[in-house]
Amino acid sequence: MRGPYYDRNGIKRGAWSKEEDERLRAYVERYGHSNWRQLPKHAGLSRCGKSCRLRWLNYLSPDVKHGNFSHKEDETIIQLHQQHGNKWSLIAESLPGRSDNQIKNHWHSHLKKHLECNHGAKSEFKMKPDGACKGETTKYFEPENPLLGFDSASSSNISESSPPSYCQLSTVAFGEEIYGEFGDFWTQPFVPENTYNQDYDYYSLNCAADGAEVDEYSSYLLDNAEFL
DNA sequence: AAATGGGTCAACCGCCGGAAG
DNA sequence: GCTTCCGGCGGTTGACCCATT
Repeated sequence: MRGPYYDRNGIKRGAWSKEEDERLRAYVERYGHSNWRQLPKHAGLSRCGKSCRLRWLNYLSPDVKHGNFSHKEDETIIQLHQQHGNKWSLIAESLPGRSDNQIKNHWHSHLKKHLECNHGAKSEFKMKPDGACKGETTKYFEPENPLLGFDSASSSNISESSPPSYCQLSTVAFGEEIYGEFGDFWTQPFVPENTYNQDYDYYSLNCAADGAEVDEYSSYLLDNAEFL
């Protein structure tokens, strides 16, 4: 979080103080927020309207749920991200009490990391030398791990902002196939080197060839997403 | 014990689209 | 049709925290 400071226009920026929070909360609860631009002036805050709006929507609003995301929420986010990509506001509509910012942060700091780290093609570049995601223990594997099922060149074309492809989802499924009886998906080590999995190969091939088949498999995965 | 590096998340930035004049 | 205003959105930043070295 940025420390508080004043910009050249005398507008305060950075972290909100307790007093500012109280002022904003009191004002919005009493008068509402029909005009964010004018609100700080009337509420006696040296903030810009946007900053007030953000603070209210992401933190102060009584509708905002604080605390950890539940597994159910994680599941919902992953499923909706699969459908809509980085449409955080759209995803937030399905998660009462969670702001788009919260969901976005949660995705980047938790969910994406786990998906990539355990199974994604891009994960090879995020692994520590011992092969573990930070804080986890796994075996090292080579960048061109044959288990990934498709080459690094194509995987690198996956844009950060573009919706994940079915191929990416199938890499999530990969762990499921390999660790059919494992307990916790999130904490399972990555696949050991030189392990070949026919099922994965089958589905990775069908990523490009048969969308319907992959759709069906995606549904299966989501229905069986006990690892979440 | 100190230094370092990575993760987290609140907050900012820039852009876009809709409404109003 | 244009300009301006405003709210909303998604990407990015940066300070803090904590684990590791």
